[in-house]
Amino acid sequence: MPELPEVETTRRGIEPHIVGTRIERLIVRQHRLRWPVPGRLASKLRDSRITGVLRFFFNDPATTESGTLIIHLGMSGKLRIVDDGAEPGPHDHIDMLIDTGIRLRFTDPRRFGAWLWTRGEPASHALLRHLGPEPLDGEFSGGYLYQRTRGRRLAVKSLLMDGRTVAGVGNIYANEALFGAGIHPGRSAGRISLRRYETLVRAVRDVLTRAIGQGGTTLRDFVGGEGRPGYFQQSLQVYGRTGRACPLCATPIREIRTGQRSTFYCPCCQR
DNA sequence: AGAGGTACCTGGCAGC
DNA sequence: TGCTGCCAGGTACCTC
Repeated sequence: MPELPEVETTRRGIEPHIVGTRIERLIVRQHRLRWPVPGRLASKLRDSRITGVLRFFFNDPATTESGTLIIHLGMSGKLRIVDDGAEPGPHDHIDMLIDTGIRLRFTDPRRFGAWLWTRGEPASHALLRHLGPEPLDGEFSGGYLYQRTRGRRLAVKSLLMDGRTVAGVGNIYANEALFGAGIHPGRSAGRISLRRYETLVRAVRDVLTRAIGQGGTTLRDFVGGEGRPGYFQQSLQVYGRTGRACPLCATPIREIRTGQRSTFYCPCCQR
């Protein structure tokens, strides 16, 4: 689930297999996802040609001729390409049968993901409308964060994880980026200087770019689009490393809760 | 308006 | 061994 690197890895994994193909059939074994899978989704998609795979935040909208299928991976959702005869497991909720003889299989044990349909401009769909810029976009800058946060007391880590501010930074990469920028995760967003926000934006871009290059982070149940694991976990510097030595100063990494989520930081390097 | 808590669902794991 | 409780990549919705 995916944070941006996991979604982008998934997109890159499936895109070459499905763009330009025709959807023969959709098999929905479980309709109860984050929101119910629309009853008429299968008939809308039948015989549609897939013209592209876009990406917005945690969503993988697949553009077809007649509209856009919005796939949200939630926390535990995976998309992968399987052979036509592959037996479904208990959490393989949806199969999309492609005319080339393969299937796009959606697996989601926790069922926080979603499959939705929109006929209009996907960016104006209710799920996507309020999303902030993507972290690798030019619009996401130190000035942007600085301006948005004057007078706000919210912890900067919670700010980073709010999709309305920036889309695609979840718990893992928020922790890593704040370490990279030397900013304490609990610091009030309104009490961070423009200069430090510029450093933070560079750190966010750096950690996401490196994670995409390594195919994301494998945590428990993430597997890339083609079933390969991500290797970024080996590069994590603070996430999940409570009590272990900070890679910069060897001070033990601390763990706290910020907005109900586990937060990891170096008490010496991050202020 | 901003900030924090709750709910959704299942699996894995630590602790008893 | 088996049960219980807690935690996990997200985010909409509710309340204060």
